[in-house]
Amino acid sequence: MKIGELARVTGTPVETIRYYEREGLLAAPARTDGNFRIYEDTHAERLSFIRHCRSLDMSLDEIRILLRFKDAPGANCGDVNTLLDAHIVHVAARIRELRVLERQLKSLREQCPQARDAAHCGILHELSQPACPGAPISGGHVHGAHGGVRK
Amino acid sequence: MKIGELARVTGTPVETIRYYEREGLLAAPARTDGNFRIYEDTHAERLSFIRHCRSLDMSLDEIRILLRFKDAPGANCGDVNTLLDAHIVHVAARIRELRVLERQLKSLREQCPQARDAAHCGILHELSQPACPGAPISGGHVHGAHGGVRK
DNA sequence: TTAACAATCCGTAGTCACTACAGAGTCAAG
DNA sequence: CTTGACTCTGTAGTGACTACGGATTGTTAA
Repeated sequence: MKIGELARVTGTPVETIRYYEREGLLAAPARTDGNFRIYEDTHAERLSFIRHCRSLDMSLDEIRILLRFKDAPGANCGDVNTLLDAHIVHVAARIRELRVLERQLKSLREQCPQARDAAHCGILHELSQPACPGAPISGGHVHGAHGGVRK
Repeated sequence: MKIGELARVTGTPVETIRYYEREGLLAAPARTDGNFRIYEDTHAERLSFIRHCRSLDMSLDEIRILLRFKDAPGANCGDVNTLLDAHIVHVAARIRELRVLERQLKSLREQCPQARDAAHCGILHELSQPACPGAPISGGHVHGAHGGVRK
């Protein structure tokens, strides 16, 4: 099948498929005389694997590790379990962070129950205070408030 | 104060302060004869505001909007409330997504209770199946599993 | 005074996982 | 033969920084 069909059956944008090939996640397929990529079912399987992992918010580096295990069927899969456990810990930590955030935002929102002039807005006033000293600024592995839903 | 001191009192990396200036969030300060930036207390206040907003996972664009209100004290702050409400909705949505994710990951983890050879690993096997069709791949405003904690 | 060292300057490139072009080539149907 | 859909490569943009290189400036100790 050509790249468009692979895109359709796996629900992956064409550009993303080419990107995965450049990144070495998906093997370069054979080409037609006209230089079009021709994929086998094995490619579709591997791409489904990658997309399934991505839908679970794994990074491409994590997926690379899992693919190595898939390619070495005799290996012990203990490290797969370890990777998954670590990922679960990441996600759980991010949920906790966002819950704290949500609470802070709601409390902030209560500072200005009605619209008034900006000079007396409790929200703007409160934001001018330094944040709680220990407050971390998100920048790790699991995304914060601006990274969740595709446009 | 020089940039290093501002960095210290606000807990912001020096590079980030210069970045905010380039982005127009922080006004360019006066300079010494030797071309070093000299900041006033007003800069520190404004930077605290920005960092407080960032710690609440707002985007720089959202912060730009809030700063415009801060700079127009006569304006009605209704839009501030609206922005905050929308942000709270974003965060709540991301929490729901991550909870679904966490459940999926834990269920996946149960597929391979003990380490064994990769060929029979229930996790690798399950990941090879296409993901649930509706499963979105994170890419919106609030970060996913890899974006939460600064290194 | 001089030497060492810290702090600062600017500009550019890298991060992650794509996404969006531009401009060219290929293929199938009518 | 032409139209239009598809595909190709390569490059640049996204957000919010972070990290570097190489130059300058400032501070302190000998």
